[in-house]
This record gives sequence, C-alpha cells and structure tokens, in this order.
Amino acid sequence: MKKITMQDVAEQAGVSPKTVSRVINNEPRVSESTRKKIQQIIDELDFQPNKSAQSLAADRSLLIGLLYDNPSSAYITNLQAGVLDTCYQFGYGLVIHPCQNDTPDLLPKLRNLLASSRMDGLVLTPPMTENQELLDFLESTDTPYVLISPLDDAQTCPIVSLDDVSATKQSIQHLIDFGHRRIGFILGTRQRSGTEMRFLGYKQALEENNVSFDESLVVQGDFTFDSGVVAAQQLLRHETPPSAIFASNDYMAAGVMKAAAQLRIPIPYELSLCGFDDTPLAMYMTPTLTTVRHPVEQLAREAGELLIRQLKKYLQPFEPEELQSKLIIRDSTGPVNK
Amino acid sequence: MKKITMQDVAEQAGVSPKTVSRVINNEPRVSESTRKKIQQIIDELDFQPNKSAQSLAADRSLLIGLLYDNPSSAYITNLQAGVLDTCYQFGYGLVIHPCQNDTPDLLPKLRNLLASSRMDGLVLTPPMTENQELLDFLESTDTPYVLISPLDDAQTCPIVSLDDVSATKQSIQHLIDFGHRRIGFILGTRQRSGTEMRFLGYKQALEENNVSFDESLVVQGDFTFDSGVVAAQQLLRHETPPSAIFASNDYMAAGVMKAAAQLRIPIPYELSLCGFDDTPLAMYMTPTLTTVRHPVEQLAREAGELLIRQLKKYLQPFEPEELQSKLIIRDSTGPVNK
DNA sequence: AACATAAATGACAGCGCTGTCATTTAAAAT
DNA sequence: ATTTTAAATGACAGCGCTGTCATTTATGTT
Repeated sequence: MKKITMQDVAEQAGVSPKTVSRVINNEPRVSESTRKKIQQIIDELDFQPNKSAQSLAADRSLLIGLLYDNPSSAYITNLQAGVLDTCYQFGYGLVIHPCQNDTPDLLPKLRNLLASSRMDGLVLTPPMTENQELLDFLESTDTPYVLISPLDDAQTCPIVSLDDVSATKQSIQHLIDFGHRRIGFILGTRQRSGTEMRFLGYKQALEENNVSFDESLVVQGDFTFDSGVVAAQQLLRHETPPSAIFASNDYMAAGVMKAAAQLRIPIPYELSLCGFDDTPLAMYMTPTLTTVRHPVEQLAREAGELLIRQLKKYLQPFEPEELQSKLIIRDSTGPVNK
Repeated sequence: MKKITMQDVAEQAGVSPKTVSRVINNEPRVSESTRKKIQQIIDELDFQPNKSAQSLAADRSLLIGLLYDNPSSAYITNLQAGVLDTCYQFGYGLVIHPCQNDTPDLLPKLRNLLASSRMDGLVLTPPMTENQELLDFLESTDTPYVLISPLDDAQTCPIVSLDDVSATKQSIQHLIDFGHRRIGFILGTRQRSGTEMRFLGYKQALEENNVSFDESLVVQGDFTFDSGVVAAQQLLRHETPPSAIFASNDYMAAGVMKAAAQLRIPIPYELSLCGFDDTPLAMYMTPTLTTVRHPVEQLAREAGELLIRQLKKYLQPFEPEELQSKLIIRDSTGPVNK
C-alpha cells in the first residue's frame, strides 16, 4: 500500500502540485471548478497531506500546546478533550504539558519544549494565566497564546472566560431561597482571579437580598481538602454558626463534609453545603453535592479555535460565544432548619 | 535570533552534516573524539534538530500514540505523565487519543488518526488491550504497540503488567487479619482480565486462610458507582450479611459507602470496606477508603520505554522491571465487630 | 478589436534532515 | 613496507510539501 502524495493527486487532476496545495490550505485564487475537482480526487484517494513535509516547507509545526497545572484531573481531561476536538477539526496536533506554576524551572522547561516541539501557539489555563513572567516570556518570543480563565475585564489578550461572579451568585441565591441567612464562605487561594470573583458574587448576592455581610463567616482556604476541613471547623464552632456553607471548590466542600461528619452535623438537615466545579467527586459523596458545573470542554474547544484561527491564514477570525456555568442542585442543600 | 541547523553545527565542528546526524541519532561508526567534539558544540549552541525535517527525511514521525477509554481521569493523567516522561527523554512526541472501545467507529477513527499523524507506535490500555479486532488491525498495518494491562500469561506481545491477583490477596488478607470471615466481593465487568484476576485473588486468599468460599457473597457490578450501591444493598440485606466488603474498584466502593449510609451501617465499625485503584476520591470520602494503589505513572513510563526502544534503532532493548501495587490502609477497614 | 487588468495556475527552488553509497583514513595482517 | 580489511567520514539526492514569482488565461474597458 503505497502512500499517496500531493503529486499523485495533482496528476490525477491534471494540475500542478501547487494548485492541490492551494486547495488543501484553503487558499484563495483557485477557481471553484478546479477546487471542486481536486477536492473530489482528494476524497477519492483519501489523501492526507504529510504533516512533516507541510511543517518543514511552511515553517509551521501545526502543533499547539496546552499548559496546565491543576490538581483536578477531571478538569484536565475535559480540557484536553475540548482542545483535541478543535485540533482534529483543523488538522492540528496537540502537545500537552503538565507543569508546576510555582517552580523556577517552568520557564526553562517551556523554552526547551517550545524549541524542540516548535509549537505554533499555546493555550494557557489558571494559574499560568496569571503568571506575568510567563506571559511576558511568550510575548517576547512572539508565541501566540490564548487564556482560559475566569472573566476579568482587564485582560487585553485573547481569552475565553466564564463568569464566576454570576455562577456564585446563583449558588448563594439558591441557599437564600431555602431560607438561609447565615451563609459561611470559604475562600480559595488569594491572588487567583477566580477566588476574588467568587467572593464578589457572594457579597453581591447577599446585598441584593438585603442579607447583611458578616465578615466572621468568611474564612480562608487554599482549594485543598484539608483546608476545607479546617475552615469548616472554624465556621461550625462559631458562636452563631452558619446554616449553610459555600466552598470555593469541591475539594474544600468535601473537607466541610468530613468536618461536619466529625461534629455529627447532618447534611443537609442542619447544614447546607455548596461546592464549586462539579468534580466527579461531587456525585460520589454522601450526600451528593450541590455544586456549579462549568462547560470546560466547550470552553477549551473555543480556546483552541480562537488560537488556531489566529494562526492559520485564510480563516475568518473567531468570535467565541459566551458560555455559562450552571448550578447543579443535589442532596447537600435543603431548607433551613428552624 | 536565527535558528541553528545541523549545517551550523557541522561547520563549527569542521565535519559534514551527516556526521552530526550520526551523533544525534546515536549511530555507531563515529570515533569517540569527534562524537565528543560534536556533542560539545551541540550543547554550546543549544542545537535542537528540527523534528519535521527528521520525520520527513527518515520517514518516521517520532510520535507515539496513547489510547485510553477509562472513566477515571486520575488514571489517565497519571498514564499521560508517565508516557510523556519517556517521550521527553527520547525526543518523541505524544499523541493522546481518548476513545470509546465499544463504538463501531473506533477502528475507522484510529485508521484516520494513524494516517494523519503517522504515529510510529501505540500504547494501549484496558479495555482496548482486549479488543482483538483492534489488535488484529494493528498487526495487519504493522503498527508496533505495547499493552498496559493486568498480568496475563497468555499474552505474547510486548506488555507491562501489574499483578492484580496478589494485590487483591493482600487486601483480603488485611480483612482476614482483622478477623473478618464473611467477606463480600463485588465483581467488575466480566471479560475484563482484571476482573477475573481480582476474583481469583479473593478466592486464593480465602483458601489460604481456610475460610470457606460462599458464592452468595459474590455479586456482580460493572465498575460504576451505581452498580456499587445496588451490589451493596444486595449484600447487606443478606440473611447473614458480610462484615467486610471488597469492591473491585473505588467507584463501586463509594457506592457501597452510600448504601451503608442509607442503611445506617457505620463504616468501619459494623462494616469494613476495601476499594481498588486509589482514585483521589478515596482520600476525600468519609471515612477515607482503604484501597490498592497502582504505580500507574511508573508503569506508563515503562510501557513508553518498551515501545520506543523497539522503534528506535541503535538502542538496547528494554527489560522492564516488575512493579507492585500496594495496599493503602485508611479508615474504612477495622476489626470485626463481634 | 486591441489593450489593460485581474484571476488562475504553474515552474522551481529549497525547508533541514537522513539513507545510500563512495571515499578517505586508520588498523591489522602479511 | 605493502597489501588487506575495517572503521570513519563525506557527497549527494531526495523526503513531500509550500513560498516566490513568472506565466497563462479570463474578464473588463475603451
């Protein structure tokens, strides 16, 4: 089974290889009739252009990179699935790159990766999206990139976002609708824009419902299970403890659940609990966790498309559509017990 | 910043490009002295050979593929990390390919991927490792592959394995040591070799400890949370219910936990529970789950190395070392209550 | 009908490597 | 010292595409 080259297609079509190339790459200046004819032959022969030859000749790798540093593997696989989908669609390859945002050798390693894989562009996810040093490096090397990140109006580079503020507001509203007025809030790591957005959503929801804000109901966490346990203990030993807790992610919510179990506080009867992110975990906990689900895969797909359309010539630029997170109501929230 | 080519290195070293190529590819027939000299210049200039040119000239993509179809994203990310590690080490790229083993278009899609990415070899994970049609296809297209799969002596192709039998035996022994004699067993999906291995380990452990095997304590699950719930309900409503349950994976164990909670059976006081796989979940459940941890990343690293050493010339073949799974004892198991 | 202008296509070189095979150099054998 | 044999290196073409620029063909203009 000999492999088919552009030459073969060209001969079949009675045109020059260059014209076939034009069709493959969606270039203009090809008459509709020849385009159609060539396309047909391509389909017939099931011709797939040789990626290595394309890269070499055009000096583009046809590869994009995906950088992540996230403890949640479910998030990562969704991310990958989305970007992969776009890559497939546009004939790009994906280079995945798990990394650790806070290690000093992140940049050297990335530089190395960039040099050896020659990726045409990058998709970045939090917390790399807020690593200014990294972004500066990419700018300085003229590496196109897009961010996947919570909504942040200050951003000037290409980005796809979710609105954490309104997602959190929805959750808090849900609790308020159940009659809760004292709602504990467990913060995530500071300096992550998501953390601030969620906190903002919390405050706004309280305000809109004329529930007074009580600073003693806000405790610091760091997105880990253990920090959730500690935070919950602090909240639940409050002299007038909250009847509901919102944790800024599911891991911390799981921690709250553990702390509540230890203190023999049944959920949702004496305590309602909201998580954030809809980790698979949320379905497997007892009780199942009310949380917020993000359209991660869809978001990643858009990010990929935004990037690739930027890279590839002869393509319309891409106008991503706004995506919404969604409150998933399960068994960990219920009416206030009073 | 002009990019450095082999030509540059060759000139600096006063040799022909071909000789530099020899050094890069570890070919024999280069004198030690020139090899050293060229290597030094390569390091100095930080020369990275152009992958596309290498692929094109040598007609090898320098890419390997990783196929998986697994609900556990933690497993997947570990897998990726391991293979990626090896790839990096040997200058290969990784093409990840999530797929669904039971859909009819698996093969067409794979054929397509193979045609467009021209991967030099594949790493397969369960359940694809048992998809004979797929394996036959790979054989017929001369695509090298290695399997990551539970130990199965019948296997003739390159494979890296874990011993599920002895891992399960360890778990059951742990329960027996706690005084448990009636131990429920929840099977995974049949026709997965892992399922049979685990079941075998269970039976062997019982036998070695002179505990009689009671078929009514064995129920069928399918690796899902829900099937775990159902299986547990069945076991716990047994006229003489087990004092301990081994679930063939963590998701089903989580299901058992839910069923136990519903029936107000406290774990581990009235029921001990063992999972399998050490999903992150296991740490986040209340109580934390005793389970078996597999060296997935290490295993994947070995699989990658086994494959790449097969592909690349001038490399020693690779003798993978035996890796062991490990029982992780947490809070869900305890002494029998009697 | 003759010319200007634009659209469509093709010729050709070359991207940066590696395979093949010829050539040079060193080591071994006489 | 000379020949034989092996080891080290180089010359060169070409992998399958795309960029550049020249050329042909169609379209519009006076």
